[in-house]
Amino acid sequence: MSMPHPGLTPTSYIVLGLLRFAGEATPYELKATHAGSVGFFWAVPHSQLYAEPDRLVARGLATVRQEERGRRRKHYRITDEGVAALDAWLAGADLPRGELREPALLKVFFGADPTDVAVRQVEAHRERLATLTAIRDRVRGLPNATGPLHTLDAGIAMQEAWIAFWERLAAGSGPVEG
Amino acid sequence: MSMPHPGLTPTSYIVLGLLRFAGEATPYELKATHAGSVGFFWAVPHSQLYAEPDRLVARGLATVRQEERGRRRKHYRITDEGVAALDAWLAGADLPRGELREPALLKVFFGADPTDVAVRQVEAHRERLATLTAIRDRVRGLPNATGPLHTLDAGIAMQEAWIAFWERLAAGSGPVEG
DNA sequence: GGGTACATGTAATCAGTTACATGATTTA
DNA sequence: TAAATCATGTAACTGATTACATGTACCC
Repeated sequence: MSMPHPGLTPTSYIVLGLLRFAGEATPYELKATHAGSVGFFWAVPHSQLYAEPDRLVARGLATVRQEERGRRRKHYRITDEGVAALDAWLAGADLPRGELREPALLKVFFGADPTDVAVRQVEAHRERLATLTAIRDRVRGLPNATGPLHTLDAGIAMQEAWIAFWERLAAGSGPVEG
Repeated sequence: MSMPHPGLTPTSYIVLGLLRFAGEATPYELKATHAGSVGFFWAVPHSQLYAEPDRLVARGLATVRQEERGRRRKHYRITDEGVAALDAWLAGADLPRGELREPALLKVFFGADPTDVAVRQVEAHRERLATLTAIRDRVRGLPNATGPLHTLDAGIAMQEAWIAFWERLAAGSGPVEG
């Protein structure tokens, strides 16, 4: 009857999720995995990938095993409690509102030259789109990757929406209307 | 020859921008203004709207005037230095990558039932869309609101893109494409 | 064998979050 | 006049950001 685990942040669930996927991982491996997957839409600084696993251990949601000699790296592993916490979160009803956090928009809001910003945004989003598309083509076909695939689709859809938006803005035309 | 001001966060610029717009404002007024404008795409907790102005004062980018009696409220005003910092940022070339920060996506990524999530996201985004559309219709016509208007258009475009995405996902069909 | 890049962390600072607390107004 | 809500802040805690620091492997 897994109790809810208060105080777990998105970062916590990201690490739990990566640990479950990896079986066992060092922070550096988490960093690499994250960078090639979730990192595309949810940044986590690498220092957090060292700090968070220890927090999880303190809560009993993971365990550590430290190498005795050499680099004395720490290998983390998710516990059954950890899996339960992750599953409870996944199945849970709460879905906090997402946020945009787009600095370019902030600038436009406060009066930056829209055309100038827009032109550069179009280019940036085009690059992004190319990257994501390439990745999707590689991921497609892999089994058990439907979650990540959906996410990639979302990312691609968003890039396309942004490109359309900034292009309209760069062209100086108003909204299409309604 | 305004030097760059290191250590200013997006929150700093939001407060500077709101102060310039308002002429003079108490944190509570900042809170209200923020909630009805930038707040739609960039959240700032109210405690930061009390803390940040003092940081700006410490840097010489704003001034305070505290009431002598009664509530002893603090009224803030942007300084010329503050205006310069804001303008430098607005004109500056750096545009950090935006982020999605969408908890729903995170859940789907890590294996939550996509249909379940999608159905609820569609509803949430529809509400959001209605809100933004209503606001845009009010803002349209106001003079000197082109920055905010563009922002609203962006928000609306994003909501529509999300709705389309989640609807496809809820319908269980793959991406359109090939 | 010296440099460069990758790997692996720790420490200090600071912003952000949450919670609490009280004063003023409105309304029932 | 009691209750509820709005206004106005402060305090404590903790996560996130930045910077630093060192170890190991590779390559020229």
